[in-house]
Amino acid sequence: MVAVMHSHPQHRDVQNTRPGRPRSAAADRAILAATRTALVELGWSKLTMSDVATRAGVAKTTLYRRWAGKSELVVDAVAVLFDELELPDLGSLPADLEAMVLRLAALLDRPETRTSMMAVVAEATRDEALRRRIRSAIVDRQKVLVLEGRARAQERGELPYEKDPETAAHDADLIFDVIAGAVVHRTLVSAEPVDPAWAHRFTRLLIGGLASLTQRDPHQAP
Amino acid sequence: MVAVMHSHPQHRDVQNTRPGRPRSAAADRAILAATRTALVELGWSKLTMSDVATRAGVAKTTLYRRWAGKSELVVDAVAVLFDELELPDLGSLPADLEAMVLRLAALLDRPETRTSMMAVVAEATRDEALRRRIRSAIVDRQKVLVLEGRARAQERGELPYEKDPETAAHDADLIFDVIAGAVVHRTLVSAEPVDPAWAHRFTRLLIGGLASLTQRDPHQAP
Amino acid sequence: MVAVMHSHPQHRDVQNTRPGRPRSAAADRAILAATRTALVELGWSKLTMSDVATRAGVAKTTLYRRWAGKSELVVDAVAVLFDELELPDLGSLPADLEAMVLRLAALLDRPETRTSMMAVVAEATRDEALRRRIRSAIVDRQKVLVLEGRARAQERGELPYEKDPETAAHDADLIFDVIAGAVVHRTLVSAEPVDPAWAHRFTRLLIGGLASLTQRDPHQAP
Amino acid sequence: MVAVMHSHPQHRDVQNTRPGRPRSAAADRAILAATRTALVELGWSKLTMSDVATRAGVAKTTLYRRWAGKSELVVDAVAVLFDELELPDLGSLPADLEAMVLRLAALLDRPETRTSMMAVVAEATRDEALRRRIRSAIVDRQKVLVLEGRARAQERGELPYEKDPETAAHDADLIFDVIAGAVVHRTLVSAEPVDPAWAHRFTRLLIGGLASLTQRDPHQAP
DNA sequence: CCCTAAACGAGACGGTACGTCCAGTCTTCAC
DNA sequence: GTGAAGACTGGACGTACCGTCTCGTTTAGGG
Repeated sequence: MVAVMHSHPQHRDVQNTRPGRPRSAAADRAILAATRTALVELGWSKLTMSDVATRAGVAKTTLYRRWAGKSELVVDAVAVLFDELELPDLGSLPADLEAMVLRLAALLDRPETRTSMMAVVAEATRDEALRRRIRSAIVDRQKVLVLEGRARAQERGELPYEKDPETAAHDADLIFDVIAGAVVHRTLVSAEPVDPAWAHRFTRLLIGGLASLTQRDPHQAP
Repeated sequence: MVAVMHSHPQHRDVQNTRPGRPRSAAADRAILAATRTALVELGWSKLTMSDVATRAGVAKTTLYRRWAGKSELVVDAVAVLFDELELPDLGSLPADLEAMVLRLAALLDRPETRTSMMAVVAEATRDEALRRRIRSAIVDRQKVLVLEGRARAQERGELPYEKDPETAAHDADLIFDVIAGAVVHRTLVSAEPVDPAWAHRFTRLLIGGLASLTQRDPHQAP
Repeated sequence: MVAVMHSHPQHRDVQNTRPGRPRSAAADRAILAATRTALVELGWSKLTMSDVATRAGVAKTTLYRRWAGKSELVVDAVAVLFDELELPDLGSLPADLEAMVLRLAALLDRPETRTSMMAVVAEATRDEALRRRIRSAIVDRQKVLVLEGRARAQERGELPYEKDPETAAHDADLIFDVIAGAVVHRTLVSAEPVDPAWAHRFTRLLIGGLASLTQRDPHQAP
Repeated sequence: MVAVMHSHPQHRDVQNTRPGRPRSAAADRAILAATRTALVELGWSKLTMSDVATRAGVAKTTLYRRWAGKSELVVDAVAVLFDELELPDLGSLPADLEAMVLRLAALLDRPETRTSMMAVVAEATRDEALRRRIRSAIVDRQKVLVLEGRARAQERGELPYEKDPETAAHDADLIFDVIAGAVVHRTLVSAEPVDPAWAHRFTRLLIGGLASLTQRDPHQAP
């Protein structure tokens, strides 16, 4: 993950020829790790910049030199967790989907993820820049998995190739929102576990719906 | 909406004979209204108790006498908005579902709702009491709509009567998480509009999936 | 001591025929006692009306019905302590004076007195009504002792009779300020004990000065 | 005036090499000046830390970083006023003493002094640290004047040299309490003016007493 | 091998909100 | 109409962080 950092010269020379003391990469790592630890212990609302600085053995100024505020810092700290999400290949679409759902649920069950996800999203409702940051750091990372999964299922012949590229894109978005939404809502709002039984029923529902989506719309004229 | 308030005797005598000056009901109304206004203007994180008190024309102490903190206050203030959610009756399950999805999306599109929902849920990840409050004030209120919708569809013959009551309950939960999750995710995370076209595709997906759910599970033995 | 109380009808009928429930004299006593106890425990600045009310088993309203505020209450509560000050009769002016000094010092050494005296006086620097209350309740009570002491010494022939009544009054004031001032300053400002040795030296100083006061002023003509 | 400040390292290195931003000396001056102004306008009990901060154009935190509370702040603010007390030299002990009394009275008559002195002393009855602060900042400053005055009178031959150094110290304390006590009591408790006539009578009393103090104690054996 | 310029730690700065406490008033019921 | 109880407005309290600032001190190239 390479987040674009606050007040960083956007594009450095290929050879970093900026004068002066370079920024400490160790500090970056220490700060992000400290942020995750603090998130688990304190939760979003009680996490403070000062506290993170202390934990990371770093001055507050160093934080502010790199991130504009708490939200930005937390997004970067959490984003790396989503790197581990990978599409499993178990040979069939339902099996892959079910495994994917369980992996996503496991990720959302980790304290640092569950605590920060909703809070960051909430902050983003009033902050377009933050929304973009979340999208590039987290959401898009998940969305490609949907596209990969569909491509693989089409190769296997489990799904037809959609002719209209626009419809294809819309459907991918729809399916992404359904999967991620259902798992997030189950985990964080309903606060009930995504166990294999639930994942199985959900997969059946989704596979069945997917099939009917590819048929001609019965509500619309022939 | 009847919120359980901070430090209130849970059930008073039928004749309220507590000594001392009774609490002002007008203050309650003013505070909740002020909270909603402030939410719209400032968003969750910049909303302060002091500001709410000032807007409501009430002393800060009066707020703290009734709510333990910002989260509790906001849950109560927002909960009332969910009262307006009602199940439409358009004659068919797909039509009803589509309308319902649009209504829910419209509600989540209102600034006070979108701003506060996620934030409150985020707070709740670390607070069991708050989680209960949200569940009773908001989540359960929506869940009954799913049950009503299913019952009506069964009366119409659009859905079969499930024999096993446990499976019935689980499926209702599943469907609730899928609907609410998809709409919430689309609205707040993907940050794209739930327009009639999206609602229509989503409804087709869900109705199709619903049908396959009621069939015998092809993955399990005959 | 019967202080004139806040909002009391100044003069009641000989037969108390006021309508309604009469005030509880027990409450008065309890309040003043509670005030003294609280003063010892908490000191002036941390003593609160609410706390006194609780200790006295009385509602806050009852306090405010009788005293206008903290200062007034404390003056009344402390004034009674000064009732015990009496002029000793040991047969000679120096002996009486020395004993008097030690008694006054002992009174000022009691926690409730030392804590409240200065505080009340401090409040009074900005409040004429309070100043009158202190004067009548405390200061004048001490000043008569000076007058009594002089009269007795004159009867004994230890002091001459001053011809000019105005000079007599001024000198009594002067001597009062010197005695009370020295003891108060030693006790509360210098914060050192008024022990018999100090009292003895002070008495010698004062008696000697008194003698020179009654002589003709060497600074003034013939 | 050198006040010992809250949480200050008592003695820094000769070269101030403490890390971090140094404290603003200008802030100190502004705060103490604002405190004196506020004292005059509002009096001790209505003076608030917030108000002082606002007047000084300084944040409340800056006050609390330097002084532990209202009492400490006021002591330092007032202490500087006592710097102006100087021993006059008019050629004779009675003249010097009379002038000194009038100067002290004039100082105690200034609103900021009269309002705060007693209140601070009252607070100090329950606070040893505050008592020490008052002593070093105010009381000792006055006591040296007594010692200076005595030394000068001895040089002039107006007073004998005391043989026993302990007796000398005790007598200085006694005289200090008598002078300061009488003036303070007259000014603040009796609330009557220290005019030249009073100062003259008081001086006569004290000079006379002083003379008798240096004689052999008639009460004690030869 | 120093020079230069930025990054660093430390911590004070002006602010804002916190949640608590108390003042003094008002409202209700019981006696 | 007094008394107890307790909710009310209002405002200061002292604390905690915020994000900025001003220091003196590293620390790495580049000359």
